[in-house]
Amino acid sequence: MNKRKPLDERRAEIVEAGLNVAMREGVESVTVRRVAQEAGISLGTVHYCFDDKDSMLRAMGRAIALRASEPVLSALDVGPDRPTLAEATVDALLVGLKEHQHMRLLTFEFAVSGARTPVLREVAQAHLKQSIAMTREYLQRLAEVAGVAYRTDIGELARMTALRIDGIELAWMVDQDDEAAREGFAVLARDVFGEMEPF
Amino acid sequence: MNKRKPLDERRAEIVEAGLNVAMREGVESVTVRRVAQEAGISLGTVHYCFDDKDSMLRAMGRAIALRASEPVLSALDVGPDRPTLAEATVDALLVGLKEHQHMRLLTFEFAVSGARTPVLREVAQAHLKQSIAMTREYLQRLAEVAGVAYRTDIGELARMTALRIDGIELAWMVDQDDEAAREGFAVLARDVFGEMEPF
DNA sequence: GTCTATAGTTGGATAGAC
DNA sequence: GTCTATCCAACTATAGAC
Repeated sequence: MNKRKPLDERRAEIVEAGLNVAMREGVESVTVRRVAQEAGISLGTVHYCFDDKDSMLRAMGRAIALRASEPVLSALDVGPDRPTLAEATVDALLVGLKEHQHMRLLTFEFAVSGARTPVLREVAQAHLKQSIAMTREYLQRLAEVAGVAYRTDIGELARMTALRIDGIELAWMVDQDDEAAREGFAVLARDVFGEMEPF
Repeated sequence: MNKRKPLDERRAEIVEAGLNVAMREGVESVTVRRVAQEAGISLGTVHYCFDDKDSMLRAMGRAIALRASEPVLSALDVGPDRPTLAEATVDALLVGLKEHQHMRLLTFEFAVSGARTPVLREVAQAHLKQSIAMTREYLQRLAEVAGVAYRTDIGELARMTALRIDGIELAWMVDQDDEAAREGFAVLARDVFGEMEPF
């Protein structure tokens, strides 16, 4: 029925289809059958491409490591005066959250699953490292744009910031309270800018 | 086979058994059969006590609202000098996390499920409210013991603190890094104590 | 109120044709 | 490399005896 493709290409398609299903309906709705349907291929083909369901899930987890935390970086495209920059950051965090909420929720699902399931543990750990690294990158550029340095070690600051964002976002997933989330981000931004000092 | 009991009592037993299963093996391992086995009763009896699996899950969710966030309050049983109090708080948070990790992870699972599933949404929201209320209670008593007040609105401070704890705990679930968690709690405590001012 | 038995559904995995 | 057909396990839910 379907065109023959090299294994890698087919695998990528399956992962993509799996992520679509996972984002729309949650990880627990990801079944081999459902993913096959989403990808427009047969059940057997999925099992040909992946040893089993778990290896498919791991591949999905690896695939989102990068794109999950990327959108935040766009917040830096503003003028270099500091109050505006703080506001822009808060806005970008809130907009990014609402825009990529399915992706974000999915990473939380992987985190929780990873805390429980050994096979997904390293995936969840990679997400965490990636998220902290991305935050660090952002803080770094932020300092450059603002022309300042941080009083604290930037690694520690990045971890703390990333985890605070996680907490705020998870709460928003539950209560959908935009204003509370904005306030949380604003306090966080205030704290981060408070750690800055001139060169 | 089993002793006859009033409906409410049996329901409570089932909820307890369900929570045991959920804490040990995760929410997705909670099946009616598995819970029946854990409770030492038959499958039919569970279905007699609850309309369906979802109503059983909701009952489980309601049951942990209180006990999930309670253990933190014990941190206040120390002398009233402030540095020791901060250290005691940090210790209590870390010990509480490790000791009740299954319960905490379970609340995260409910939060994530609640963000996705309408039937669990109000349960997750109740958990969040409860967690913030408990944190507020703690901050309140902390201020009394230390003989100070907060510069910020205590409601805002409590929400921010609760979400920061969530972020730190969720990360710990993933990487099991005790020192990182302790550091996170310590920075949080420093920030909270920094919001204090004498009467 | 509790049990056993069973209907009906879903999902992971494999076999074998093409 | 892809498909169809099938097996087998596990689950929710109900029926009916006690």
